[in-house]
Amino acid sequence: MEYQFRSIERKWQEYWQETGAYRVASTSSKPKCYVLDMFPYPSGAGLHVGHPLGYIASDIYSRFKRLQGFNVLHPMGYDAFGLPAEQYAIEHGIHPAVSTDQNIQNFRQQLDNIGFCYDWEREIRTCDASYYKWTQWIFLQLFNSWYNRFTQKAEPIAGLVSLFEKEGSSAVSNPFTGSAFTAEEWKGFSEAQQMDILMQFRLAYCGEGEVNWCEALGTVLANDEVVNGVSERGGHPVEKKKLRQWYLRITEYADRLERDLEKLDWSEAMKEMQTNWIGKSTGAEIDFAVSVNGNTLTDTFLKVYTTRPDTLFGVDFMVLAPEHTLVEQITTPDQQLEVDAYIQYVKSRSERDRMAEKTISGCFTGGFAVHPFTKQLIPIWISEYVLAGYGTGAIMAVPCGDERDFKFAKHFNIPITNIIGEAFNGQEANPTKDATLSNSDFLNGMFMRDALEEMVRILEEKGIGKRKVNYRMRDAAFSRQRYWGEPFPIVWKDGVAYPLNESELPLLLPQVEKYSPGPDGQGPLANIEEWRNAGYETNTMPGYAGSSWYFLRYMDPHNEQSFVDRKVSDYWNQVDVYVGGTEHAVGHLLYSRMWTKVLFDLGHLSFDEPFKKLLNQGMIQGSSRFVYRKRGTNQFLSFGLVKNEEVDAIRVDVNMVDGVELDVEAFKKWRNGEYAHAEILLEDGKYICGIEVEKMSKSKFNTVNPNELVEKYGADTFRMYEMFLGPIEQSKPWDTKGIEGVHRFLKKLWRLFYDTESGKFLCEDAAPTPSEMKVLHKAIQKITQDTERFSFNTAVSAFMVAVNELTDMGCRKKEVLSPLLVLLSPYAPHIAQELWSALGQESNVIDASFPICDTSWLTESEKAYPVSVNGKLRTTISFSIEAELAEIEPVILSNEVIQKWLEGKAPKKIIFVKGKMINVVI
RNA sequence: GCCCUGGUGGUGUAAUUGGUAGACACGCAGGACUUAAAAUCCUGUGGCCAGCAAUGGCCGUGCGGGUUCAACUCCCGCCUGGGGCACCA
Repeated sequence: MEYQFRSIERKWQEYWQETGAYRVASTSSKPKCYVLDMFPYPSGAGLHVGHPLGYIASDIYSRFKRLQGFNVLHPMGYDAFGLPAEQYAIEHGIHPAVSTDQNIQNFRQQLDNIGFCYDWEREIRTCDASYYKWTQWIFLQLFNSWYNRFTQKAEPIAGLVSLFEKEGSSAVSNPFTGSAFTAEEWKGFSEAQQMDILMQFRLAYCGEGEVNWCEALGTVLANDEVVNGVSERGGHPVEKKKLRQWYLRITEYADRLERDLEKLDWSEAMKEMQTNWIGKSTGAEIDFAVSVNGNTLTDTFLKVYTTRPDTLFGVDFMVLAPEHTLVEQITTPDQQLEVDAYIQYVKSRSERDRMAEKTISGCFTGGFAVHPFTKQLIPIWISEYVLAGYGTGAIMAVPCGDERDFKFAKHFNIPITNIIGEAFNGQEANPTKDATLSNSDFLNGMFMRDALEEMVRILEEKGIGKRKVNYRMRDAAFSRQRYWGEPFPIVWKDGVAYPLNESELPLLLPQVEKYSPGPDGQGPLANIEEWRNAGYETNTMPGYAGSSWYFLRYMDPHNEQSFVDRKVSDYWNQVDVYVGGTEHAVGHLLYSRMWTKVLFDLGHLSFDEPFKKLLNQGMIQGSSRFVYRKRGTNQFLSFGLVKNEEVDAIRVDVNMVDGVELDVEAFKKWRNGEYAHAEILLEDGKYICGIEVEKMSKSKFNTVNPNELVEKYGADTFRMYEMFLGPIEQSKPWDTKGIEGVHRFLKKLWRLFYDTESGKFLCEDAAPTPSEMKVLHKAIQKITQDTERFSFNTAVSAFMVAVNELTDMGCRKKEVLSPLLVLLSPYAPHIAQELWSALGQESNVIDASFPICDTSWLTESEKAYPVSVNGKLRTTISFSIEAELAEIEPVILSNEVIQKWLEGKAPKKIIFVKGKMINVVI
């Protein structure tokens, strides 16, 4: 009987489904383990072989932990709100809910094919009202909270109101615009005034934000829809437009988000990316007086942020962001035209272009800043390299120490002051902190690192500036002018945003007639009269809303009273292993961390970090195949024939290519016979294709559908092959060649149990030999270790080694083969189950216990020592494992080979590492 | 420009703390079984040199140095592939 993977896999998948083998209890006396994949966006293209890489890894780990006695939560669901479905709706008139549902069904079928152990009763979809009800609920938590800087945590906004009622604005240290007020004044404010002030504290708040507005398309565009200042579609001009937007006050959490990285078992690279994104820096804010046309302005200062207050005497000019509010005030009449033109230019540029720009541009305003110590006048410029959103939107430029400032000065012929003597060569800036200051008044002769502290002290003493911690991270924009997202549980009355009551949730997403944008850059919801009339917010939440907390919902997915029962979340706690790609390094992972911290602060959770360990799977790239058509002909040249010919390289479907050899017949039938009449020139009777590694994508014809491989080789082979490809964290191009090797391994395993000719079951009860036990326990040891450290590729090799050795020994002993099946079941669950049941086991193999290595089978009495002379291996000699140098030395020195290399000399010394090696040094 | 990663046979890769480089596979070559094929099995397979052969020698983990009895592994400098961030003051 051959290994019939198709019928085996179908049979057991049905059995597991019927018996609810993967159902997980939300409470248990067992220790818990929560293993999670980043849930997918169900795109219309379906899964390709890159997607399941992480899913297989997490599935293996989940099964492994379950066998080891853990209660394992391993769920799956869909990040189902998103732009593509809406775009599809606009183009085809199909409701996003319908297309999303179809896509999910397709995904589910593909996932099921691979035999994952998900508990599908816990499936969630972010677009289900029963789910987004709680997304809205969490939004209300954010809206109804503020970050208390004294207690360093989120607190209910009601507490802030009572603080204001008792002590006025002096009760808090959070910044807000407008003047300070007393408790009495607060009570006297109108409701609208109070709500206005509170809005400046809420963790979810409404503000003005700039968006990419395309007048011609009548819509807001994402950054990557804008190319060189025009829309990608149609090439229409794009302008920045101020729109009312919702934000999350994530900046209040910047410090905790950075600090708590320390608690996480994430790769250093990942932590570093988050740290860089948060971008904490320390420095000073300095106030400069402003002088226009010889008059010093009395009530206005130019506030700059600098990390290098020690270089204050090296300032040669100031640069403001073109949007800076002071620009209008300080521009002199003779500079007005130039400034206006420059501002207009900057306005036409997307933020992305502006940041990518390498050529220097800028414009003098005519205004001057006054140096706080020397009282010299410093020209004030504007330039797009200074961003309004960072720091104060203004910098003091020190060309001798900052490369960008240096280039700017050179470009506009601004004289450069040297404050670091010989450390500055006049050719390029030197950003050192290890130089001695000169030309720096009272700092002269001081070491820069010391001057830094000294300057801050003096600035604070004189009231010119103050120490300041700054973050690169900005508050997260939390609204989209789209339809297919969560509606905000907000009602507007007379320009004031009021939250809905919890009892009014969920606020259902209404049906719309047309998916076109609403008026004035509003979303499609603004086209619905009843919606507008009810005063509902017309924006919807962004894609990351639902994904910022979904890992909590899996714990308790059907709870109608709460987003997750506290007892249940206490039990499941953090995600123990979170598997996903690095592309979410800053977005999703940062927002999830923030939401978790907010829910923790408000007492809804007992932990403040969502993902304890993060495993990043590498990207599976596509390996594209090319054919070469001689230019202007219908002749296709095999790769080796191209040489110096003028050819057009054309991508062909990788599924028609075996390695590099094109299936010419399939090619001729491809794309409805587009190439049916092609003249194919072969080399050695074959057509050889060219190769290029690039991103896996449908449009490049380099995607491979897992379904096809499962059909051809079975899910078990597919699972093991994906793991065998290499380290899980490494990116690599997909190559189907090689899957045969894994398939052969499973067939070989099968033949340990069955005679494929006669179909006879061969297993026997006889007691295993020590060498058979050694093979088994060696495998147990290696595979346990490798699975625990996510080294799945080496674990697969270990299986191969074990099966090869047992085959050579002709081992058919149940006592050996049975534990081997349990060991294998996380990797190849179907074949393991089939053979397990053939051994007469009634139970599911997933309910077995993971075998434990008995090292007594592994002990060796002898060791074949490698013997080197001067570090070069010359021979191997066996010694007892207990042997010490004294007893080894004479044997080595009398050894023929070693004597030859000694050439009669006595060795200087002999290095002996017990159990490892011997080195004779001459 | 900055940050992160990687570079080992024809290919994917292995070598967990510095201790026999190339495990395990793919591919390739030769052979067995077969009328033939598939499947399966066996042998060989880093390069160069010597030898009929067993075998032996030299070189070899991107490049150049260094530390060490010993380096894929540690240190310094460079080259290069991939990914990310981007005038962040």
